[in-house]
Amino acid sequence: MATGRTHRPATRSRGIPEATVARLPLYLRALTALSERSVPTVSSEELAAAAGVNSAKLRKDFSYLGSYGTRGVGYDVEYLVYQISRELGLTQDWPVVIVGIGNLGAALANYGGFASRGFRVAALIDADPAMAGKPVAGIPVQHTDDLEKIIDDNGVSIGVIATPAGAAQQVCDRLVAAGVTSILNFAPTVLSVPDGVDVRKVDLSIELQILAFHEQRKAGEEAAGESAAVPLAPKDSGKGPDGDVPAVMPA
Amino acid sequence: MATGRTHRPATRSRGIPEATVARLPLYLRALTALSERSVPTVSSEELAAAAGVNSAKLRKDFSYLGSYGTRGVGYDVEYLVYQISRELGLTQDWPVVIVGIGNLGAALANYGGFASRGFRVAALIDADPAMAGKPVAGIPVQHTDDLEKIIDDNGVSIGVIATPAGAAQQVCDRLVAAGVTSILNFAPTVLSVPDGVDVRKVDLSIELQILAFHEQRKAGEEAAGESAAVPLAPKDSGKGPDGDVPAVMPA
DNA sequence: CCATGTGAATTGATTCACAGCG
DNA sequence: CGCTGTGAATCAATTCACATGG
Repeated sequence: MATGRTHRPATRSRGIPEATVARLPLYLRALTALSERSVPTVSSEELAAAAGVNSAKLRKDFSYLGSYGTRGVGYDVEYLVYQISRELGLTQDWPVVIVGIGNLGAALANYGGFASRGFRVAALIDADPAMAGKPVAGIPVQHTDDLEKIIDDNGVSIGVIATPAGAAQQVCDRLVAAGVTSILNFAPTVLSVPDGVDVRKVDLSIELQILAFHEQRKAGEEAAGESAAVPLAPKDSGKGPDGDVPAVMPA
Repeated sequence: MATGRTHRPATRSRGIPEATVARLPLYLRALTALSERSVPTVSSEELAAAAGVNSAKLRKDFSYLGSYGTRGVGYDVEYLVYQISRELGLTQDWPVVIVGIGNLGAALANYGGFASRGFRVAALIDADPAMAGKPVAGIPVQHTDDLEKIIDDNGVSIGVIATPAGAAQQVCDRLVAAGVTSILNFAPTVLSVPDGVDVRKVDLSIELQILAFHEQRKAGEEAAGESAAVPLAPKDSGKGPDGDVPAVMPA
């Protein structure tokens, strides 16, 4: 759930399913924890539990990477950490820029898990001239004017957008023009990008709305069987003759 | 991609597919923008473009809600805003607590899109006694000791966890015990919760890792056809006799 | 005549269940 | 003998394509 258009049906060498790719970081986290506790091997059952998935799915996922386990025994933790890291491209260093150093941008800059695992905050960029030069998380904020130069100088290919919604598309266009080909978007907007550029989005409001949907269902079920009040799934209410249309919503 | 275990195969009245639910907020956002520009009606084609999906998918999604369009014309914007809002449960007010007021928690508290659309930050909670009483985003931070009382007094059913990973499960347990049944988790941990509790997670590091995977593929493809260096998908390298196993990774 | 709504076809992901290897 | 690796079966999501109704 997130890629903006993009999906390169093109030359995808030996397709690992997208759903699997999305779970690899999860496995990697669980494996890293095991590694720190010096656990030498782990079974699909144990690792699956630690990652919060079921073991059949995990084994199927790993089967796309190759045969890295030992039957009757399980997986070698260190070996698997390496293989997954390599598959994800984490054996190399990824310089990242964060554009938009408001509350969220600053929080991202300070976020520890960011720095770990191959990602390095190469620069912070903001449109506010008053911020220029101020250090955030030990890194001086630079002005948007220099965006292209910053991207170029640092060889950045991954950008994080944490600007207000109104500025996001424009920032995105400049990032892409400057050579960025992967974007993590925190602004609540749909970004349009040319083919070959990947966009993933994180939207707090959307996540909450999905939770609210399920929450509402739960609340309704409790009272199920009771009076016919609160029709939960108003399928086919087809704009009928009844005047139940409040027309305007709380913005 | 996110629900922690949970999926209530139970009494799901008239199943709207999960993938559809996840897109409804997207449609709602696009519709709200149209509404603000006083656009009266919109076709599936136009709305789909604004939401970044294709029109067939959009029409199929809407078909699960009912027949809300007019053939030959399109959809009434206001009417659809209302129907989707209602379906998502946004016509009611959802008090939310945020636990863990560090950089990220503070950013969330300040995040505007949070407050809009039915969600209200009812309380901020942190374990640090030094923070207690300090206002963040105009709301005084309260101490974890009072968590249960706060949940209860405010009738909170949705909790946001923005604590360090180590504290997350414990906070989660307390939230659940106090009556919270939906959790948005920003801590990089797998939370385990009883049936009937929904968990969605947002993990910055995971999103970046997914981008890195695709980014790596792109870099590899450029050089495709060249020397046989950089084998991209090492399928079946089967831990073979060759000694290509660095064994340890940069943590 | 145009755009919705939807069965049917397709593609993708998950789960099952067990053969086969260490 | 236990656990991996994987075909086959199932389930979910997407896309196609067109009949249908305003």
